[in-house]
Amino acid sequence: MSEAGVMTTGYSIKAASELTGITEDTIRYYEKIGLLPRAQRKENSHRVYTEGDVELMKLISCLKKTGMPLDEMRPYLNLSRDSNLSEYPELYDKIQIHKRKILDQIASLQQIVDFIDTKVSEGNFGERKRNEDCTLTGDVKRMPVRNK
Amino acid sequence: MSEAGVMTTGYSIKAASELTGITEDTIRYYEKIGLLPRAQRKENSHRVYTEGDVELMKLISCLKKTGMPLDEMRPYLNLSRDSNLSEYPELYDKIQIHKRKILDQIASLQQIVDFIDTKVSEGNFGERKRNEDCTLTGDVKRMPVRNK
DNA sequence: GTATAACTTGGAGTCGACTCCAAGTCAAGG
DNA sequence: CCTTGACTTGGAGTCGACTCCAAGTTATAC
Repeated sequence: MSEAGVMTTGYSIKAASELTGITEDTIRYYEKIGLLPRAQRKENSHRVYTEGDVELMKLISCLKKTGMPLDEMRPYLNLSRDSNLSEYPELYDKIQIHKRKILDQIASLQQIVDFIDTKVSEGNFGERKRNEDCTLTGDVKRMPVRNK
Repeated sequence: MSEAGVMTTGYSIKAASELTGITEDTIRYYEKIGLLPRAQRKENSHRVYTEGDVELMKLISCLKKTGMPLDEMRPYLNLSRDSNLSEYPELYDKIQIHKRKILDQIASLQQIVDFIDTKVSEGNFGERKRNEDCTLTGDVKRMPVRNK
């Protein structure tokens, strides 16, 4: 074998972790809460992941990065890869709504960048005159996540 | 008085909450953790906020929306309104770094929107072919925040 | 054979950011 | 005088998302 756990039979949890950037603990946690399906086990009960599993994990971290809570991802992940999105109009609507949120996020982040540029060039940061409220929609936040 | 707590003497916590969209509890919490300076009190020990205080709160929710943790905001808030940013090269650098992060966030969010558009029009969502890893930087997430 | 490494499990602990609560104060209205 | 309502305080509880741990198994390396 050349890379960690890659031997045509599939990826080890370590390999999956390296490929996705998600820690092993977190992958197990995702399985525990049912975000990922229970992984196949080898005779020794070690988890084995397929290419598809890895892609699913990547999709999770993708969605996570747009501020989607883990709970909300479930429907998208369940549907993943097999059937056609257009067969689930409700889900389709949800994702369009989510897309809208992301676009709003983008617009608002852009506003803040503009704000920074203005304030920085004007010198003082906490100016009041017409701090346009930076109308953000999402309540997006950073989390503990001190991933080693 | 016409609006809640507005009587030229300043804003009540309720008024400030309404103006900023931050709950009263959260405003007190911010004061508790020293993110906001201890508010002036009236004889009856009720908090009174100035226009400037309110703007400071708005700035907090602004920054929060860009994914900045409360702890990281302190330096910006302390400096707020009085002195010139360019006098604090270290802080200036920090905010430029933060700006960079926001721009990366924007780029990545844009990627995800593109991803959604492609996948949605192609039908299936969890496709693998060249799901370009949606190289997000920030680990931005949504939080509990079920604000009333 | 024994140590090392890579995994397994269940469960407890942490962290940031709230959110809620009980008990108390105070002013104004009826 | 008593109630109502807006506030005060300190502290406890919640929530999402990890993160860490101890104890156990198994396979290869020496």
